[in-house]
Amino acid sequence: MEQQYYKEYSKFLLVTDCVVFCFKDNQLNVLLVKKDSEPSKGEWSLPSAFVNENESVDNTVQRALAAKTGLEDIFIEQVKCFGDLNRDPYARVISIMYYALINIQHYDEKLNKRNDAKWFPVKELPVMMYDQNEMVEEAIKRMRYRTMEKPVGLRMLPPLFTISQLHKLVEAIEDKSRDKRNFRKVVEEAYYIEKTDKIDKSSSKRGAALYRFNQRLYDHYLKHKL
Amino acid sequence: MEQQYYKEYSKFLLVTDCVVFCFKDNQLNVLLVKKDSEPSKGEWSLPSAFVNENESVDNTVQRALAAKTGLEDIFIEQVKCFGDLNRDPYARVISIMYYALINIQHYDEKLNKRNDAKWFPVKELPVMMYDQNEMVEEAIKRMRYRTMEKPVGLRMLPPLFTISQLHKLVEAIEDKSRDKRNFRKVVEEAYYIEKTDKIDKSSSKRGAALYRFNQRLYDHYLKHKL
DNA sequence: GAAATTGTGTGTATTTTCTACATTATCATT
DNA sequence: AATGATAATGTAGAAAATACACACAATTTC
Repeated sequence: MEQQYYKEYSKFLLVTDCVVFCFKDNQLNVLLVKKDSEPSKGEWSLPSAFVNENESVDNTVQRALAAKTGLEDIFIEQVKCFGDLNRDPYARVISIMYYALINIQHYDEKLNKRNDAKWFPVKELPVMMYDQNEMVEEAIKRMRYRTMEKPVGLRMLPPLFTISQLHKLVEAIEDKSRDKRNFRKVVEEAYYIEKTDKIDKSSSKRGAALYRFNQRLYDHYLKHKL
Repeated sequence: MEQQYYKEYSKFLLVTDCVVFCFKDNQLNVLLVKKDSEPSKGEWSLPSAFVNENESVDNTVQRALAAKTGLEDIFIEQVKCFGDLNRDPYARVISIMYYALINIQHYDEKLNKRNDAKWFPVKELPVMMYDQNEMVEEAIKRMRYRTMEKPVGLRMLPPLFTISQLHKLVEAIEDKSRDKRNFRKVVEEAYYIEKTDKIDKSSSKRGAALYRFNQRLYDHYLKHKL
């Protein structure tokens, strides 16, 4: 793009950092990768990428995630921009931080070796470089708020899920326990979660009913603000 | 700063845009200024500034606000970064958007002429350039959420305020009316808002009790999570 | 094939929070 | 002394959130 205006102003390096969440072993987990270039080579880090000239910032995140997870069109939400002077001790770099939600079943565990990646339970994160631990804190807060407001948390479950699975997911996100019967009541009243006639036999002898998210019912609800 | 790493990556122009709110005539108002340079000279715009080499992004906002309001250390919160490719049709500019809360009594109305500035009720905003109307929408949402979570909205009131003033402020923020008696109950139960023995006579013959925010009580509460 | 095991599935009573609602009080002005 | 204007006050009903214990269905074990 030819630049006609703004010639007198400074320009900055921009990176995106992304806190990728999944639900695994009844816990929230975050994907970290070992940095493969200097500085801080070999340290655990959030997946990140420098913004390129001709891509949107959102696209930078998707590009970084595709590289590390093999997945495209992941659900992402921007959390905030970290713009302090010395947050990166090596250069002035402004970071735009996102979180992402993925279904662990879509992730190929073989990538862990290939990319030097690893899922860490959010309660067992290592100390990371710069302000990345703070980033995870912020991401958790935002993700918690968003999942309480909209059913985006379901992206961490398979398309068909049992109430127990959902129950444990919500407990992990909120970091507190909920009464089983009251939780079930809430789900049954949620117009947009529908019971299927399928049964999951993997986690119990009796078998548990499988439910699914109905996007159409949800959209209809949003329009009519009921 | 000498740059040793990251030499191969692109750099970007960064601006901050800020939605400055005050409470005036029982409505939320937003401060707009007429752009004094090309492009779009003469159009109403959010107060904005390009980020300088040696300042934090937060500082850029404070600098822009000081220039337009004469005030320092204003309460600000970052909302989000707008990083789409063509959001500014003249150049690739990434914007980091904030909102700010000020007490209108601290604003010198003479600045309106000097800076080509004007307070617009949020319901009567002009069409602004680029994505600035969207920015205001986002700022309102975030500010609404934040004021319901923390007593930051009080920054739009004088240090001593009546329950009626607070009531009207909350109605303006939430954009819906609240029952007077129920509202009063909520305020009286708010540990951190204390009644003073002072009386405001300006808005009624009878006079209304003045209240104030007690930071110590609020901090104490936060620590003990009561 | 009877018994044990394990996660699934169900209803009610209590508490807490939210909402709706109308009149009197106080002071200043006329 | 009467009028006008905003401030101040309590209660009852509705709705939402919480606490709580046992039977069910299928599999596995003996």
